[in-house]
Amino acid sequence: MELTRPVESDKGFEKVFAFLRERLLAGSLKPGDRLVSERELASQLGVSRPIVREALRALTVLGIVEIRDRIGTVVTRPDVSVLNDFFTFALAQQADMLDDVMQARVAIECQAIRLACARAGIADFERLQRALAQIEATIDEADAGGMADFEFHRTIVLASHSETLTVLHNSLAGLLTHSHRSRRELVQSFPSVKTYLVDDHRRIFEAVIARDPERADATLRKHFAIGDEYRRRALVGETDGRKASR
Amino acid sequence: MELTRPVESDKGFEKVFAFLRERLLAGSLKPGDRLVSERELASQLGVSRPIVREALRALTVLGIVEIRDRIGTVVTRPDVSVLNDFFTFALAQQADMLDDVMQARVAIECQAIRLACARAGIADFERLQRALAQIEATIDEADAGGMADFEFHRTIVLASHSETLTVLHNSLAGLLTHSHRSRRELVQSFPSVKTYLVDDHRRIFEAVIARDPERADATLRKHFAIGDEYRRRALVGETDGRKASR
DNA sequence: ATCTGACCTTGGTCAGACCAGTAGGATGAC
DNA sequence: GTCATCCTACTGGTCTGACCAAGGTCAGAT
Repeated sequence: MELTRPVESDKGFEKVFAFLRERLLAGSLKPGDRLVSERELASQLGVSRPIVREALRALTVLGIVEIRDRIGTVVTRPDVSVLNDFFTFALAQQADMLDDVMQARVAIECQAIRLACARAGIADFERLQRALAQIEATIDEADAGGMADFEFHRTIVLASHSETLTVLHNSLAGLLTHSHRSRRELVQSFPSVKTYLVDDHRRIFEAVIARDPERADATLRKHFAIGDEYRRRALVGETDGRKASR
Repeated sequence: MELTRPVESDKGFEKVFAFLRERLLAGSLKPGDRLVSERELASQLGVSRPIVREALRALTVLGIVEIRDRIGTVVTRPDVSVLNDFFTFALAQQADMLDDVMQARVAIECQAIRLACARAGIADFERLQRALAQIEATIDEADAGGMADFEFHRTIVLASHSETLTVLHNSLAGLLTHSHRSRRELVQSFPSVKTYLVDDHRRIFEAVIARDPERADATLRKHFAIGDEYRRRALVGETDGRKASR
């Protein structure tokens, strides 16, 4: 004759997870805090320890907490690598998503470069300049050149001084690095690609230096578009100065 | 004199997680597949069932698999809600990040609207038009108006037909909904805000219809900028036609 | 005052058990 | 022979209680 479900709307795992979620979101559990032991948590919530462990493990893979052996469970600053994990899984099962992810990267970078024009400091400019020099220096190397390219774009995002944009860009770029190498090899067949790479990045750099958001955005978009164009032409077998004769 | 660690490099949870991760990434486990029962998995890997459950639960919160009660565990298409969870946690602990998240939202939407100009179909246009009508109809209501506003922007992103952009926008927008309401109340004191809201969205709509990416992007950015401006003026106590006299 | 070691607590794991439904085969009725 | 029904094996969901190894703490010895 008693209530089948007294107060608890969620059972077991959901209960514990919701409990911790609430504390985390409300701010009563802050990064650095060490939460109570698994046994105590289990007893407080009226569930068994394995269930508590499930919830803690779930928070761990989400990068919210860290379980330290024989020490306890502590709240951490949300980590980026979670997104990386997620996207890795997501991409593994939908390879056709690459172009789509690229669109998101373009979105992030174009916004970042606008912010960078307003917020970048001397240190950012210097770092950008070094990245640009590195691109020129490694123009003939596939691997090093790709890394230099990546570093340049990453520096732009860093110069936006936006944590969120940086996090997102890191996650997205991480996914794209795999395809980056093959892309670079693809366009190596075009001699003109080298001047394109150097000149484009230089123009982007100059636009940021000039603190001209519109020009920077437009130049960056054009840069991406030209890269796409090269890849498209490579796919149909063209090389510089000669149309594919299919 | 015996091996402390026979062959297994990872213990317990890591072992199971790595095992499943490998299968997932290699593609031998594809979405829709039902994996073996927890008991069998435990026995195969030489671990206990609670450990297996930890690993499965971890994959669940990552949106990789779905545990169906009394049915089994099946591999799912990577789900969006994971990002939502993550961002929610991440933001909860760094409230000052709101403006920063807004920048990311602008980034996503501006890229989305460009794609929308190229990819949107009649159905998208119709939905946009309905959203626009809803904005006009609910212009005097705080809650309904906010929802209509949100719906309009969401429709734009949907019209981009980009899964990644949609996912990111959903996550980011979810975070911003909390602050959305207060923002809307803040600007209610400006009578001119109503015409701004309606006219701006209409201009955005028209730019998409015209399939003009540049104009759409610019108009959307302006829309966001004006919103910021209103909030800035509200903060210093101004109202329409009267400068704050502090 | 310092050092040392026992003890308590922590996470890490396991084994076995029970419940509640589901799926599919066995069984019975038509 | 076909169909509806029932039963059993199996699934996830959870609990209990236990053991291990190692970090922290603090009392007692030096």
